[in-house]
Amino acid sequence: MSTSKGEANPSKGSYHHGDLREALVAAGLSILEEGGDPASLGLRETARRAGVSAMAPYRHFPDKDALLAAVAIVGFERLRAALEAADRGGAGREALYAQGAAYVAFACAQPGLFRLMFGGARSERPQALCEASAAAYAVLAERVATLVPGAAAADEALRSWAIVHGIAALVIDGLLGEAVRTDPQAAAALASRLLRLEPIPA
Amino acid sequence: MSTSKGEANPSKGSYHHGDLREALVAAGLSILEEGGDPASLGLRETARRAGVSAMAPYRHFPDKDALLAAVAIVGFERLRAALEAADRGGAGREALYAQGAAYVAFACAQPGLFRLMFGGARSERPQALCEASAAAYAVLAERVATLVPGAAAADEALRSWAIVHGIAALVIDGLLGEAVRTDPQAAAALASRLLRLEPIPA
DNA sequence: CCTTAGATGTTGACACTGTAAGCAGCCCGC
DNA sequence: GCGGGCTGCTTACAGTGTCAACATCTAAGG
Repeated sequence: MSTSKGEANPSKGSYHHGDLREALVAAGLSILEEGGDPASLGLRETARRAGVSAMAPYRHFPDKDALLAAVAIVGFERLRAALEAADRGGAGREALYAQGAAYVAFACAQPGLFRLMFGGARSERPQALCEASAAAYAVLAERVATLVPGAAAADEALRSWAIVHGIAALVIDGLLGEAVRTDPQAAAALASRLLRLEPIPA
Repeated sequence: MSTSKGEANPSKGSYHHGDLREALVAAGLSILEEGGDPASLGLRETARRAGVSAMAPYRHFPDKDALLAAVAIVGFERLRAALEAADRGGAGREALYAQGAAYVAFACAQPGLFRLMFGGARSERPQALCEASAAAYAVLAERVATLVPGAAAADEALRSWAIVHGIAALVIDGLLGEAVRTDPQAAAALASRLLRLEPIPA
């Protein structure tokens, strides 16, 4: 029963912000969208963009990591929506390839958010964040489950995840060159191509 | 007397501290080894561990990013050495699988260094860093080139890189659970298994 | 030998960050 | 009406990266 109180009260007074928690998350997202580095997402900067003082966020989040986690959760929800939309665009294996392309395109279009979503190492990942990432992964895993029988599905899904996640990481970190880094379509095409690739012949 | 200690670099003798530049890189490595977060690798902290003042590193590096890049280059050299050692341990495809296992084991054993090596987004990757990472990748690419004919080798090598890099990233970021994260052998076994995996049947 | 120019390391300061304490305005149930 | 409890603000402190000016030591030249 957290903070689901007054949903929207635009013309609130000057002192109390209508829904500061959501405004802070939105501000964090906007910061990440223009600067591809999670390090530029600071607590003070976020508060500044939301129009409140530096200490205001502490009324809604215990610390900076919690705010970052809330932003990351929104990112995972967006990723899940993107994967679902891509999945609906194809049938059979094509749906899986479309998911892979969407995964990499998402990372390429919003590298800062993508890095924040993964790239933890700050204490432990909160449970809500784990659930959000698991929900996004479930979209891919369920599609794989319709393509491979039984026990092999889990490893196959993990392999697909590793491929698209690896490509996404390498692309946004510049290891594959600048051309593909700034072009989500090219990155997506690359991911789709590698997913289709035959394994090394014996 | 000659002031050079064998390096081809001119005017790189050791004056006051001996060889502060190398000491700083070593200090940075030691910091990364005990705390898995590149954010804990600070310029002041590194200087403190090297026994010099906070401004001393600026005589050897233009800014913090340059120091971090120097540490990352050492990381890539170590990674390349690990891949080469693993490659010598097997023949044919087994050598490739061994390289993949070594790649993930490296990331799992030194997550902080691994995150620093990749995870750029700080301005542009210096050329020396690009060369170091390319040299490490070349070890894997050359092995793949001996297994796959001609034009397909490049994509196949990239796919293998994406798999092991994706697994490494997911493991050290905790997406695959704590058990595999703190156990380099388990993570390496996972990578090797996924590399062997057959593709999705038609 | 002494001198001197330059490389190397230090101190102080500034702007920034995250966060702990304590104060002030606003809303709601009594 | 009014007090309690959210909510947001101000202040302060320790930490960071970096600029400027200063101190020190080394290596070369006379």
